[in-house]
Amino acid sequence: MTSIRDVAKLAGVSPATVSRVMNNTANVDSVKRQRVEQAIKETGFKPNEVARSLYKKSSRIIGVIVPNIENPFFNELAGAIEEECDKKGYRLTLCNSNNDLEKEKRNMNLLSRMNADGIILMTNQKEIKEEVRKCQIPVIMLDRQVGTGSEIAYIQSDHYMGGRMAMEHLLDCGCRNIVQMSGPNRFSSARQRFQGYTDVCREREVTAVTLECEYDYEDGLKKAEELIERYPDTDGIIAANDMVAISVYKVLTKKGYRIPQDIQLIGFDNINLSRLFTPEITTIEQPIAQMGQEAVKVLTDYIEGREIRRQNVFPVRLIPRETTVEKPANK
Amino acid sequence: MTSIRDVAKLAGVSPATVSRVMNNTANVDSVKRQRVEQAIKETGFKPNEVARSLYKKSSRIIGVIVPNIENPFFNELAGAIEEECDKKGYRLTLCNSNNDLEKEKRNMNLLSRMNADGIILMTNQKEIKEEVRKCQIPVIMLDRQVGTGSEIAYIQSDHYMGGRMAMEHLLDCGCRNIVQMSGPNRFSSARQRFQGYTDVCREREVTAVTLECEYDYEDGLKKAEELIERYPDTDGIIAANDMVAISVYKVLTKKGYRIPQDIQLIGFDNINLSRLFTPEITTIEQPIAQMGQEAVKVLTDYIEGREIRRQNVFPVRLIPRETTVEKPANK
DNA sequence: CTGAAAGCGCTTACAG
DNA sequence: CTGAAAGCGCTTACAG
Repeated sequence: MTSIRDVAKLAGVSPATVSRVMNNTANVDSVKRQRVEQAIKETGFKPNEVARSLYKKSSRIIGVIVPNIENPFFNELAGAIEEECDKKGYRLTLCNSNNDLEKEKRNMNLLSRMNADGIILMTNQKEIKEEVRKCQIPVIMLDRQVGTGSEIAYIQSDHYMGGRMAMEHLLDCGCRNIVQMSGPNRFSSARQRFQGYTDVCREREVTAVTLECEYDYEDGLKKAEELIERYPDTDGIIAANDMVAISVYKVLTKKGYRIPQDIQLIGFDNINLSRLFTPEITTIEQPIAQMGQEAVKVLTDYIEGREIRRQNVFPVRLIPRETTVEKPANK
Repeated sequence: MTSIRDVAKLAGVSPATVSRVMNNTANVDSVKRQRVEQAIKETGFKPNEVARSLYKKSSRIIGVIVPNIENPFFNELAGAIEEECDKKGYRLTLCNSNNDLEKEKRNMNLLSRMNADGIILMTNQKEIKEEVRKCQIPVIMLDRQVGTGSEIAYIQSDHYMGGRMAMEHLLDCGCRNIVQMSGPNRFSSARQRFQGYTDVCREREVTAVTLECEYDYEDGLKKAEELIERYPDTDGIIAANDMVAISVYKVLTKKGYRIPQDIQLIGFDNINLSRLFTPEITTIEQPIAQMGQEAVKVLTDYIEGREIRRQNVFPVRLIPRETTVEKPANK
């Protein structure tokens, strides 16, 4: 491994000068500059980032902690984050917390000990609040919020409106026996959507029927079975998210129900897959790409000492597709 | 940020002793040890990983470069890798190359400058060979191979057999007009599967019909349209992978074909989604979890100076499901 | 067992 | 414009 000293020796200058040439951090006599550039080329010298980062106390690394590395929603989010980081000259270290509080803490710890410049956290556990406070580097929350959000900045979509819109849409489609598969109550997103859903129930004077379900397809399969057994005359289902909608579709189809003729179905997220699935799934869109982008923007503003908005809520949107059918009469 | 000096001062010992206590790297008088432990607790001291890694020239970080961060196959692979890294006490930095050679090189560069201990590379471009040779840290290939594999160690599944099995299965299902959607020719996986497919064609004396298709659903949609237009009497399709199978299903269904009655369909990979899809997709399974695990095992053996096997090929397996129907007569 | 010293490979005041 | 020096925060020979 060739170091800055080797380059300096070869070029007949001091390491300081090599550094200045590399980083363009001061004027350097053009003859020496050329000698240095030549020496760099000859030796194939690549500056050691670790040494630089030790001195600078910054690594230009952003840590991203996702609850589940195999969940398409988080992958699409991570994709958007990665793209934006790249544009801004940051690197990304992706950590998987597996929905495990201990692992989340461990990851935050490691990240800050690695001189990461900031962390984008997608979590659920309110116990993390303490950890975030103790963390010496900027942390923001994405997709979920902890507490009121007045302390830790967050980016998320308008889950409350999403909950409302999903329910209103099914009502507009003529459904009378609607079951909401709520996300886990420990997630703010699920609580907010649930709130939206029940508010509509109250306004429209229909009884709220809910079944809690994890945001993944395994549990979706299980809860769909349970749902149809407990509520056999269901004619509309609000799935916890698109993956769960896919599970529901599978279970119902197996049991001989037709969608949307017998039971209408709406998801949440608008992951790419929801459009690719057959039939295409009606869903509530979260602006995933924008949210990821904004997360990086807010975090880098934070890192670089600029003012940031603490509460960033993005509007959601109904994407009517093939698993629901709007009644013209109801319009 | 409290440093090792602060702890040392508080405990009334030298920084060296603190280091020895933390790392359990030498015997320390038990009274001093206790004082140090106490001081660490009081100050909440967390050792700086960057400093440690500068001295040790190792960060216990493994870099993983995936061609597409949003592709479920790579995500499942990354999930398996992450789990195994975690067990072995390594951390993982996930990089997205976006199928871009320049970005791949840049990522390899950054990783080695960050003192990463090794790299798991999922790439395609043979031009990367040069870069791997120049890279000062261990690199292995996963899912794909470059060159003959005698130079760069690789882990992959038996694509050739997979190509054979897919074709043999469709023939056993009674298909007569089979089209193979081959993956991009620049990928070793695609070339090997194609070879398996054509070998079966030759043996069974049927004409090979192929259409090249990227490994993603966007192109799958496009190529499925093209396929059915060019070969309207197709009765069996070997999709490039499961995502493409999903695209094909969508396009054919839209056009009124029934699967498997009119056209049978087989995918590749056995990503989770293939089972969750309705109908469940017949596919060739790659042992994703095992491959990810083995990649970490081989890489860490390499890093830690143990002997490694350069060619690691995992067997594939036919998973018959609902998009194909085996003819009993043909058995 | 333990401390002072040197060193990992950079960067940046500081002097000149 | 440029070099010698100090320092980023650790770890580990080296001496004692």
